[in-house]
Amino acid sequence: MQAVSSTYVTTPIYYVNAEPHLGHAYTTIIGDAITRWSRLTGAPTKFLTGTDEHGLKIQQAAEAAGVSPQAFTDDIAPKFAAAWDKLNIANDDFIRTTEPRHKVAVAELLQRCYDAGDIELDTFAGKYCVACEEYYSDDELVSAEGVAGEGELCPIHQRPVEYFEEENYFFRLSRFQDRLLDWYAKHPTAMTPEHRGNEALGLIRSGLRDFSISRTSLEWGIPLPWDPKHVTYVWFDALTNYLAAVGFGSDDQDYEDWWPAIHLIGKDIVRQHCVYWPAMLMSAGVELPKRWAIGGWLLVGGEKMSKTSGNVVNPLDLIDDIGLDGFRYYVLAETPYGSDGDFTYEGLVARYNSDLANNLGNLAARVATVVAKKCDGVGPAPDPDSPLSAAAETAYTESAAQWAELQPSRALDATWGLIRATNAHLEQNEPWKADPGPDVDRVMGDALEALRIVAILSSPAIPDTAQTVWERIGMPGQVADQHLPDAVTWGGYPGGADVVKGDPLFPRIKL
RNA sequence: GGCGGCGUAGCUCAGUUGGUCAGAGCAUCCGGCUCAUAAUCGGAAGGUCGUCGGUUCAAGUCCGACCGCCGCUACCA
Repeated sequence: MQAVSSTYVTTPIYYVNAEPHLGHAYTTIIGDAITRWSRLTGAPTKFLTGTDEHGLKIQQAAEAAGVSPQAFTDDIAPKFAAAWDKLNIANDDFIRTTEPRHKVAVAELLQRCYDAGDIELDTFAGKYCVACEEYYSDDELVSAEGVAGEGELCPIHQRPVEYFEEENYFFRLSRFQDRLLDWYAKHPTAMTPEHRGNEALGLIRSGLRDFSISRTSLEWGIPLPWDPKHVTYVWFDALTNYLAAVGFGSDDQDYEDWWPAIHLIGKDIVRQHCVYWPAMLMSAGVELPKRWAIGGWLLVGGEKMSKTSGNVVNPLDLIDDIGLDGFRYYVLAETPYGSDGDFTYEGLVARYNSDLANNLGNLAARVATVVAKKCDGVGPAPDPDSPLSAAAETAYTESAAQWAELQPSRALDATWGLIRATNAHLEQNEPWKADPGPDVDRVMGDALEALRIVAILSSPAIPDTAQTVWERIGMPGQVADQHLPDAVTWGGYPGGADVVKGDPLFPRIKL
């Protein structure tokens, strides 16, 4: 017998220089839904998110706030954890890069790459703004008129930059071009969607330069094991969280159980995740990730969310307006994963009203009412030969395929196909016109069975509502504990259970 | 400049290797129903599949050119 392969899903770890916003929530909800689907399939599943807490910007922000970096991050990191709690994110772990286990893993990865000869001391030269404590490239420097790429002034301070040389350790990324291309050639579906993957391949083909991995000027970070004057930053620090959370360097069994991961990332960090990271892993002799799912931005009103444009959306505010599952569903259903989405309040309400209130919510309500009137409130068993069984089969098959492709919006569309078919089935049979009896029972049993299957298939997106539907039609236990594909085989609704109507699942919202 | 992508019904998008591929959802209009959250069901309308050429018995589906839009172009989640 072959061991069931496990699923290990990660989000990027979020930099704690800002509080959680819609963009963070977007990726995290997608990861959560994918994870919940994986659990339904019976695969051992682990979902990781966390916070990135080192680096100069945190150090500076902490100084500005008059607190230590540790105290600063101790204040913000829990806000992320709390936000995910409110969004019903079922992450199994939450890693902070300031934790000991993370530092152990970073040291291990660094040492392995160093021992492999892929980290070497070299000179980093560049133009440095003392005020920013940052290096700038020629493209970034501005002229006195503020034109980028034509001057020698810091873009932020408008002050002359200085030419600095610094001893840095470099990771010899340039050695990995062919190996990366070979690997991706053998794993053509590793990056999804394809056009995003092509961008990464383009980056690799255009040539790879070594990158520096340490600074001596930085204090808030993890020192190099063999040369503690140097502190590593960004790449070897942040990326390594994915390994740290499964015991890399400390717990071999945990590591064996979960690695390699499926990484959910944003389109802005493709280079780091799809080029740097696999090269670092190759150097260290670590198996490469199973997959990278590259998402787009969730824009707000067509524009990138930013503090300066004042359009930052707090996801927790939306929950108050539209409900937790309403918000989750919108995020998952509205935008094909990989494309940029556009968040608008109008779109949120339109999606909510049509799919959740009118289709699913109303279906549950009308079924409960007819069962109450025609079946004494007791749910009958479905017809084994119901025409709806084909729709249920299709809904499962297609949504399973789309979840496997990491396409929640398409998976949900397939699931909603069963809801539409069930509404149509009721219209065709008009049980509310018939006298109680076997014919009515058959139709209502079919509808209840469809609702049972819908509850299972939709549970990764709207876990609370799915459980409510599950209970109202009289099913015992937790919908999340069901196992595919057996649980969605037509005929699973036992009949004989009390059906409860309850309040509307999704009250219509008027703009 | 270089590399890559996109342009299909009002809107958002599906359309494997060319031959029921001209589709779905939403929106609109008409009709039915009244169990249901003025929900639902049926039907209709709506696109020369960016433009112009080419290959082919046959092209959104391949090739070329052009127009328009966009992404990436290196140490910044």
